[in-house]
Amino acid sequence: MAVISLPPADIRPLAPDAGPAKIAQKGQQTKAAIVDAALSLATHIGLEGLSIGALAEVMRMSKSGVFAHFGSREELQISVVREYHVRFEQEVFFPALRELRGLPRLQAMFHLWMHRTSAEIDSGCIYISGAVEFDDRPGLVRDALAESVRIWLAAMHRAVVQARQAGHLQADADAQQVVFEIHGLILALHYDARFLQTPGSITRAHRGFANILTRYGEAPSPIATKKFPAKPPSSKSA
Amino acid sequence: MAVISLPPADIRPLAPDAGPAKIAQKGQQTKAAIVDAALSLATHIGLEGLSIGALAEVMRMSKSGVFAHFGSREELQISVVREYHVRFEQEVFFPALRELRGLPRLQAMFHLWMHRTSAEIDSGCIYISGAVEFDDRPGLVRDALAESVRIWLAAMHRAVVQARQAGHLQADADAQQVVFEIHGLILALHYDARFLQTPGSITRAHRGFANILTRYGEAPSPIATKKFPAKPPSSKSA
DNA sequence: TGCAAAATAGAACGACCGTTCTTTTATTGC
DNA sequence: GCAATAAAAGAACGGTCGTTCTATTTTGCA
Repeated sequence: MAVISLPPADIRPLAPDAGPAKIAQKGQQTKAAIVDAALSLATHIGLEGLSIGALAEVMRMSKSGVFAHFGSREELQISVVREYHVRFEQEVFFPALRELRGLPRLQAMFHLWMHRTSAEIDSGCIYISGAVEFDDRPGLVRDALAESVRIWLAAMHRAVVQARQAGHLQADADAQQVVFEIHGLILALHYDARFLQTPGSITRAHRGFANILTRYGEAPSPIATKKFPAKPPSSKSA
Repeated sequence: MAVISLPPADIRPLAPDAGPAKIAQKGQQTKAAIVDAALSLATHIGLEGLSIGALAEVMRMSKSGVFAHFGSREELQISVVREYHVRFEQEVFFPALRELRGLPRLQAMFHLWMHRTSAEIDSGCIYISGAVEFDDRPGLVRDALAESVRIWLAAMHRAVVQARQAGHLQADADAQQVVFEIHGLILALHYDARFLQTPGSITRAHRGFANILTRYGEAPSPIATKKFPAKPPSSKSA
């Protein structure tokens, strides 16, 4: 169950071992390398700021050489979104699945999400920057972005429901409401850490999550958590 | 006390009545009109998407005619940020100041902020879009944006402190933490309403705020609010 | 090793960008 | 009303953009 939904097997580095039939063509390798560089660029300057010329320069290739792999800038942007989706799965979703259903998994999801989004402050999250760039710009890029985000939020939703079923959250807790508030903490963290560069943002996000658990938790006192303490040992800043 | 800090008297429409000395030159009127149109454009396509050519077309002027009023695109962007600051004051900050200190004012701030940010879903908030566009782009525009945001968040902070002093919030409530969580609700609302277009976002933001008041409130039961009920009469969507 | 096919380079295109300069038009103060 | 001045238009600049087309190089396979 519950793979987030893999995008069409297209630009993934290569299947585990696809037998002798179709060893990765040279072109697909460089395409993957281009998407990798493009993602790195996009997390810094945004999907809209991504330009084929700049990308070609980073890759030490010609513009047309880069372009030929995608056929349009829009396809390039969509490829970047799909790549981000895959990495988000690998770094956030799959590791969280290894935790027990219910509160442990929900906590893992939040903390891994936090870490992916803003703990490493030098690269932004295109689910956040893309939402702002494309909220008024219909098209395939917006659709791809929105789909990925919805898939992830739905996974969070499932985790909340499971936590409720396991008796870790109140029986009448509104799962969409919980996800909404958790998402707000992530967004506030991204805003404070990346834009305002306010010290202590991470601690505040942790505390906010603890507050949510207290509000919706079944037990009268805040739930003890071993792997992800609500108030982490004072990390020095950010 | 407590004017948010007016930007240098520059592009404001005109002083209440500045006597016969300096009646508004024709140029300043059109400059104000340009900034007005620029703000409208920027709330839809972002500060970075703002182009002098497109602006000139909207104004039915020549590019150079528009350009001459600012001297650089950066100055134009800064003017837009200042104009947004002024409007934010007029529509959110000043009206909230008319409420009693403490909880009533804090609630007014939140609800007016919500309304300004996302209730009218057809135009975005440049404090949010700008943060994403400029979090990796140093310069005067970023500085102007960050200053405005910090001023507003500081005003929220003061409101929380006053509510605490008035006994409306717990004596040990962390004001920065409260502002952080409130900010998160606004950001989540903006995200859900504008990008994902999830129905019910406004209601969820209201509920989130009520939860924060419950968490940090002094009274054991949620504080009754007459003007801004925590669960508003079911507005049909968004 | 040689040949077809895939991958890349290179040059050029039209479009738009911000900016500068010069000229024309509109506004102001007397 | 006229002269001084401010405001706007117009044309042009170098630059970058995404894209197209045609060569050239590199690769994969028999």
